[in-house]
Amino acid sequence: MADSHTYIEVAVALPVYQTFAYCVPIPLRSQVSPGIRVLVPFGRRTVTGYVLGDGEAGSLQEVKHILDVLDSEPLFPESMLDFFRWVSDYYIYPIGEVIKCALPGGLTVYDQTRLEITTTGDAALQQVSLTPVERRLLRRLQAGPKSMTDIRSASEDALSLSLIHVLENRGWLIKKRELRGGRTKPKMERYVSLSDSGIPDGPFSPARKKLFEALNQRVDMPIKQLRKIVPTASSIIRSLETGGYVSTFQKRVYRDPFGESIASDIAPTLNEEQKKAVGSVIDTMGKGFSTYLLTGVTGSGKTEVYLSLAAEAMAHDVTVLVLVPEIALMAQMERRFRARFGDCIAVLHSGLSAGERFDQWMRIRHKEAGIVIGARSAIFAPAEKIGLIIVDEEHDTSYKQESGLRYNARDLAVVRAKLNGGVALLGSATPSVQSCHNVDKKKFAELTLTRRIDDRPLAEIIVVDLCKNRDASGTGRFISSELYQEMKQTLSRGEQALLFLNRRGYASFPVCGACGEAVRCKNCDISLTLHQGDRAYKCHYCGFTRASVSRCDTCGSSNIKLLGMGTEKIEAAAKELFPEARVARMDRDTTVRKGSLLGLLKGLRNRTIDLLVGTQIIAKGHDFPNITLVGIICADLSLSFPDFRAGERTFQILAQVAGRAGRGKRPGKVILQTYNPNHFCIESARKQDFRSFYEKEIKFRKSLTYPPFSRMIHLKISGKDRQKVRQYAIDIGGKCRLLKNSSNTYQKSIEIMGPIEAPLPRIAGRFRWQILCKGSTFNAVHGFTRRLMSGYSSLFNQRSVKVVVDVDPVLMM
DNA sequence: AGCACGCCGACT
DNA sequence: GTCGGCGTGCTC
Repeated sequence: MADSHTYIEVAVALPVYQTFAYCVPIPLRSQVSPGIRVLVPFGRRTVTGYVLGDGEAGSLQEVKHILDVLDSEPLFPESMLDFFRWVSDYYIYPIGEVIKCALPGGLTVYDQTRLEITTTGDAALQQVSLTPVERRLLRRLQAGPKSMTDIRSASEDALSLSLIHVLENRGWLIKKRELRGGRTKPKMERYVSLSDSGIPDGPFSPARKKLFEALNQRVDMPIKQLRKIVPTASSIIRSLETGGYVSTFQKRVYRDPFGESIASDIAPTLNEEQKKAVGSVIDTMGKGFSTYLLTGVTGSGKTEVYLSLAAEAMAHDVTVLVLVPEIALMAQMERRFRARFGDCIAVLHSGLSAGERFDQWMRIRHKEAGIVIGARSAIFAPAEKIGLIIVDEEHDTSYKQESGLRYNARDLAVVRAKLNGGVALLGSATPSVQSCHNVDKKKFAELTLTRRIDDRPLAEIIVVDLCKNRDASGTGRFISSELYQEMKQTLSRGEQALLFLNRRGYASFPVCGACGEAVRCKNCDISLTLHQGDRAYKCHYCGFTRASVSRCDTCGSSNIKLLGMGTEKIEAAAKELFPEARVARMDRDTTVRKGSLLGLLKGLRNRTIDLLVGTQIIAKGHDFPNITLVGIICADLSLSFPDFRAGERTFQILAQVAGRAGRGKRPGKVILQTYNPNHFCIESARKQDFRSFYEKEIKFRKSLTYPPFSRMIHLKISGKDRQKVRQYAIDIGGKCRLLKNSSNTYQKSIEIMGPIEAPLPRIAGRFRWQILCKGSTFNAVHGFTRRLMSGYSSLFNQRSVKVVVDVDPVLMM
C-alpha cells in the first residue's frame, strides 16, 4: 500500500456485513497491507480486523484510528481476497467471519470485561447487610477477577447487568477491560553458533570440546539438541557466550506434526488407463481452468493418478491442494505423498494442535510446501499459484460444513481452481449425482479407470431379503443364516470379515416394557441410544447422558426393552456366534482417542483382528488387504432419511463398503441384508454400477425438479421458545410468498416449501422449523434470498429466534 | 457479537 | 413516579 494513503478498508471478525474505513497513524503505515490483522476500536469495544485494502473516508466526519498492527506479515496472499469475497457473497456470510473461519484458530484478539471486587466491596461484605444475590456475587469475586462468562457458568443466579451497575455505583466492584485471545504465536527456540573465529584453541574441558565439535558441523544448532550431547549444555553455553566463543539467538521454528520419517518410494509404472487419465490432465495443465471427474472403481489406483499429477504440477512450479473427506483418511494420503515427495508436504486438519496448525499455515504462506493435504478447511490454505486441486472421494458429505460458514469444500475447490486458472480434479468410485450431471453438461471432463490393480475381480454381492428373516430369534434376527455361513467359512480359512452397520451404540430404540414409552432425551425430541460399553443412554445430537440403570420416566418400571440395533449389539452377537474369533469394533466411540484408529488399522493389517464391526468409518477409502467378506447388516437405514438425496447416499455408502472386500489377492464376497431388495439403490449397489444408479436417479430428480435441475437455499429457524419459533417461521414464510408474488420473474422461478417443523423438531433444547427455497437457477434463488433478507432484515436479526441461511443444503433434518 | 438506547409492567 | 425487563439499531 502506497504510503500516501491514510485510510484502509477493514473487515471485522463479527457478524456484520459492511466493511469499515480506519485511519492509519503515520508510524504504522508501512506495516499495514492487505492480509494483515489490525486491532481496531469498534463501537465501545476493541476487536480484530482484517485489512482488505485502501479505504475511503467518504462523507464520514470522524474516522477512528487503528490501535495496533497484529502481524508482521500478511497471513494470506492478497490474491485470496477475491476468493474470500466470492465465498462471502455466495454463502451470504459476512466477509470478516469468512476470513476468521479460513484462518487457523486461536488468532483472534478481542476484549473482555472482567469484574473485580474493590476494598470497599470487601469491607461491605463484612459490615453491610446485602441481598443473597449480591453476597454470592461479591464472594465469588473475592477469589479473583471474573469475566461475565465465568460468572454465568459458575452461578445459578441469572447475571443481571443492573445488579452489576448497582454494585459498581456503590463502589464495591469495578469493571476492567482487557485484551484476550490471540494466543497462537510463532514458536521460538534458542540457537547457538560458533563465533566467526571457529573452534578456539586452549585448554577446554572434554564437554566443551564436544560442544565445539558439534557446533562446527553446522551453521547453528538449537540448545535443545546440544543438551542431548552434553546434558549441562545450557550452563556451559552461557559461560562460553560470556567468553565470546559462541553467540546465541532466538530463531523461529516450526512445530512438527509429522511422526518419524517415511521410507521414500518410487513412482510405479502406470497402467494404460492411468496413463491416459494423467495424460489428459497434463495436456491442459498450465493452460487455464478446467475440471475433471475421475471415476474409478474401488481399488483401481486413483491415488497413483493423484501422485503422478502432483509430480507434474511440482515440475510446473505450481502449488497442489489435496482434500480428503475426513481426518481418518489423512494418515493414509499423507503417508503416500510423503513417501513420494518428502518434506515439501504441509498438512492442515483438526488433529493438529493450534500451534502446529499455525506453523503449517505459515509454511504454506512462505511457499515452503508445494503440496498441501488436508480436510475440508484446507481449501482455505494460503497458497498462491494453485495449479491443481484434488478432491478425493468427492461425493462425501463431510465436505459440507454444517455449522457457521456452511460451505462445501468440493464446490469451493472448483471455484478456487477457476480463480487460479488451475485444474480441479474430483475423484470417486461413486461420484455425486451433481458431478455426473456436470459431466453430462460438459462442464466437467470425465476420466475413467475401469480396471482394478492386477485385474482383481470386484467382489460378488449377494442380496439377502431380511423380510424372510422376521421370525428368527436371538442373533438370527440380524445375522441371517446366509451371512452366518459365510462368516464361518471365512474365519475357518483364516481370513478377515467386516460387518457394517451405520449406527453406533447397542440399542437405538430403548422402550419401556411396561408402558411402551420410549426412553427419550430431555433436551431433544429423539430416543436415546444405549451404549453398553459406557453403561449409559446417550443422545447422539446433544450429548445428553443418563445411567443405563435408569427407570422409565413415565411409569418407573425398570423393565426396559432394548429395541433397535447398533454396532455394539452386532459386536456382541459376533462374539457370541464365534467365541474363538478376535472381534473389534470401529466407530466414533472407539476412535475418539488419538491413535486408536491407527491401532485398529494396524490390528487388521497384522491379522490380530478376525472380525471388525463398524459404521461408515470403515466404508471410507481405507485399504484392508486381507478382508474377503463384508456383511452389510441392514442396508436400509439411510434410505428413509427425509431428504431427496437419501437414495444417493445409500447407494454411495453401500458401494463403498462393498468395495472393502477383496482388495488383496483373494476374491471378496459381500452379503447385503435389506428389507428392500428390489429398490433401485440396492440393485445398483449390488451391481456396483454408479452409471445405472445415476441414470435412474437423474430421471427422478428431473421429474421433481430437484437439484441439479434446480438450486436450493434452506432457511433453518430455531429458538428456545416453541411458540415464538413457530410464529417466526410462519412470518418468514409469509414474507417469502409475498416477495415471490411481488414479481413475475420470482413467481416463475421460485418455489417455497414450508414453513414446516423440522424432522428433528427439537435438538439441545431448541425448537426447529424450516423453509426450503427452490429456484430454477442459482441466481434466482440467491437473489431472492438476498432481497428477502434485506427487505425484512429485522426478521433475520432476531435474538430470540435464529435464522440460518444454508446455501446448497445437504442435510435437511 | 456486544453494548446502549428506548419503551412498557410491577414496585416504593 | 422509577426500576428493570427485553426488543432494536449501530458499530468507520
